[in-house]
Amino acid sequence: MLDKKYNAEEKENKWLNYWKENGIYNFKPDQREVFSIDTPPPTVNGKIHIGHIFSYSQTEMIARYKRLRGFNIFYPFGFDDNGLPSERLVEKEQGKKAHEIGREEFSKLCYETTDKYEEEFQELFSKMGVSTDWNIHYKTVSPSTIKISQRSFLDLINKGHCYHKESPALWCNECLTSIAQAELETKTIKTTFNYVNFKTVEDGEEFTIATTRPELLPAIVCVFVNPNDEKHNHLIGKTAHIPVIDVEVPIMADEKVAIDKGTGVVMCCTFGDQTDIEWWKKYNLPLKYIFTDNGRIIESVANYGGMKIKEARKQILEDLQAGGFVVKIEELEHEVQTHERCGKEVEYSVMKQWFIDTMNHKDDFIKIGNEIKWHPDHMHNRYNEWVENIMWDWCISRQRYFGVPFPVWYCKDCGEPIFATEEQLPVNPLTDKPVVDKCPKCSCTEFVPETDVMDTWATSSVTPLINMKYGEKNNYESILKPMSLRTNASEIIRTWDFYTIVKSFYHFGTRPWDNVMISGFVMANKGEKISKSKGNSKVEPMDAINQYSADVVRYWAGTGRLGTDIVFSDETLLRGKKLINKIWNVSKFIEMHLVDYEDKEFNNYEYIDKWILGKFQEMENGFLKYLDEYEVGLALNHLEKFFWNFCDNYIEIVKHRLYRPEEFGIEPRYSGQKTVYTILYKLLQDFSIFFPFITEEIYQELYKDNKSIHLTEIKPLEFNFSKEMESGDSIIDIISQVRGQKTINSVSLKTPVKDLKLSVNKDLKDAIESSIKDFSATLFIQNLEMNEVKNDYSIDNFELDFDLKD
RNA sequence: GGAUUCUUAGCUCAGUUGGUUAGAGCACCUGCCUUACAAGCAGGGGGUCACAGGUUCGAGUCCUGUAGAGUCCACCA
Repeated sequence: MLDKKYNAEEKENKWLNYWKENGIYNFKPDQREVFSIDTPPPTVNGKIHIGHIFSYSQTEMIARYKRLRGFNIFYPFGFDDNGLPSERLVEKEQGKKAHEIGREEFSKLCYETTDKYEEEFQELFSKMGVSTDWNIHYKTVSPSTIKISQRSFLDLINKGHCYHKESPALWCNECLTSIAQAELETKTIKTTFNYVNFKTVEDGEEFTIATTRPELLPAIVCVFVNPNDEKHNHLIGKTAHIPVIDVEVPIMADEKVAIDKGTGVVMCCTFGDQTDIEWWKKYNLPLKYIFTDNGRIIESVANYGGMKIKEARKQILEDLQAGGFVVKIEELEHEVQTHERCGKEVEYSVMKQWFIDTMNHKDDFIKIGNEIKWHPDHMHNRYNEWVENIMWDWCISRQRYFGVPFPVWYCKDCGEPIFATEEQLPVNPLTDKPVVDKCPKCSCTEFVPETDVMDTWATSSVTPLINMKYGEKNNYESILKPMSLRTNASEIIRTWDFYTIVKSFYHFGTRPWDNVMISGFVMANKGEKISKSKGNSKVEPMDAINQYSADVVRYWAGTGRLGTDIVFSDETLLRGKKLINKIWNVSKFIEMHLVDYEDKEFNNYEYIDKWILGKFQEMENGFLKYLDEYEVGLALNHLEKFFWNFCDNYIEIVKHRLYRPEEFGIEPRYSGQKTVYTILYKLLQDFSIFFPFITEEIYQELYKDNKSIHLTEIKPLEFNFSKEMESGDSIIDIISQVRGQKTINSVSLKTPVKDLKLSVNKDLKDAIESSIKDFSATLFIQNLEMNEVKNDYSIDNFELDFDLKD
């Protein structure tokens, strides 16, 4: 028997253990078709927030749905524990920088710390009812992952898509590493726009340059004006004298200079921004790199050497002012590019780095993108936009410690890279040696290991490869190429989705998945994104689970449209709580009336039973259609609507028949039993996608025809009750009107109706006559008269039996 | 500046391919302790579907424009 009250905490723990002990979600290849899900390995940087719960739940629901449709679900969980996020977490916890701790010790701390958090993550996701097979979960720094990641790198090297080159790259002097374009975040900052006077060497003519970065004056290699700028084009070909720094540089022409921006005269440095790099390449300008890798001016710069960038900015500006070179200083708010991991402004650096070619195959990436179904469809645009606007090859070198090592050494003499062999993988060049004993190019016998590690995205972009055990024996390549579904939030389309496509294209020439499902964000308030810096997340996932139960939190996560942002709302949680409570109560009611029930073939359904069976069938078809489009929220909404109709209308009608077989007959009662038995079973299946716990509890108590409701299969009904469905709706409408009359008269709904006269059309008259006992019992009608009219229907007379009230 | 989504009841949101009087929950008001459920049931009030045009027999739904908001990207000398 179901308990009087549902104890969520107790039952949820019970079923978690049961699922685990019985391996309900374990993956084993068999004859069934595989549905595979490439779910994001969460970054192990300390906290799972409510946004994770939201998007992971939506993915999870798809896993459950596909399982119920007979697919063999391959749904491994992973943790993205390598790279900068983990390092920053450790640095924060230790209160020390990585280089202060030492490479080896620091790596150890990283492993320990990520292990600790992964346990917490796993517990939280388990508690949410994530139906993953924890036996096949992966980490992005385990030996097997490192092996696959290095194998991927070597394959790209062999195919010529990956190269080592000295080139300007984005540099973070907080994290002391190069970074990729995708890791940039634009931020608005306040600064000053400084108008500085320069002079031509030839005739001493003054002209003004506006700059936000006077500290770059020592790095100026030339000055540009637009050849069409009538005010300034006479300067072209002359020489500019840089004030304070006392250096002379040429004045050159380039049409990229905007005449109306600033003063129309631009200083070009190596490197202040992207345009500087372009000009540097285009005009073969000299390199005057003046920053150290930790954000200071290099010692060789007179007067300012050794200063931090911002100190130098202030000092140079003061010196310019003192020399009378500053015309004016304007307050300015503008956007700067910062590193998303630390929020610090990025600079540019020149060093040898490993790059993956992303610029030469844009068309192919677009083509692959077109082969994938994006849900919702418009997210495809974001992908295309990004690919079209890429300006850099993908720099995958990071001058850090905790990550996948490059399987590379360099010849000490000639610098020739020596790659590890397949047999050596996984390899750590710092402790391992190359198999060759001399450089194939210059025969030198000494090698220098690569100390850089790979960018975290370089590894997370191979999750499909990790899943299919790329290049290993007994791999899953045949069943996971491509995978069925990738899911993630919209913010990482440009990174995770894009890079995964890049890798898949280079390795196999094919798409990595058939479908991509993009979830929205959880907003703190309407129009306000949850951000760590603001600390505006209003709820901790664990608190929400403890307060409301995992099923209820899942309800919240399962509402709303795919790809649409959602606000965390107590109202929605309350609504879920009520729904779950209702499922419990109606199940209790149905259980009560099934004690003597035996399931057998039966076709002689009562009219109103046909109505609800037909309605269910219609609802479920729509429900399944939504889910096939990955619209979990719309599916839930649709199901919920039916469910309340089922409870408030159908159950209220059928209960009389279930209670009083002596009055209604054994067979009509059986018809009702069979109907509630059938519909509840299917409702539980449908709801189990969203509420895996409570539905399991009820299923195990009432049905138990399998080890778990989650291993059953949804088989749509195949009735043809369209006539009953239409007239049944009219009957419900009349019932509703009569109830309304009772309420208006302030009497209880069981107050008898002495006399009811209806005008109804032929179909409805037949329908009511076919269900006359149910109809009269539901409304407590003593005397009913029906007058047949052409169309429509109305209540002509309504009389209550007040004597019988109470 | 480019792309994209959104604007529906006081609040949070639904509204399949255009089809009669626009829906739900919360809040508010009224009635009902009815043998599953008062965390319930029955009912009620409340909307120029952002605004302006257009297509159509018919527009919340399609098209164009305007305003506002979110997100992504770019610019940032």
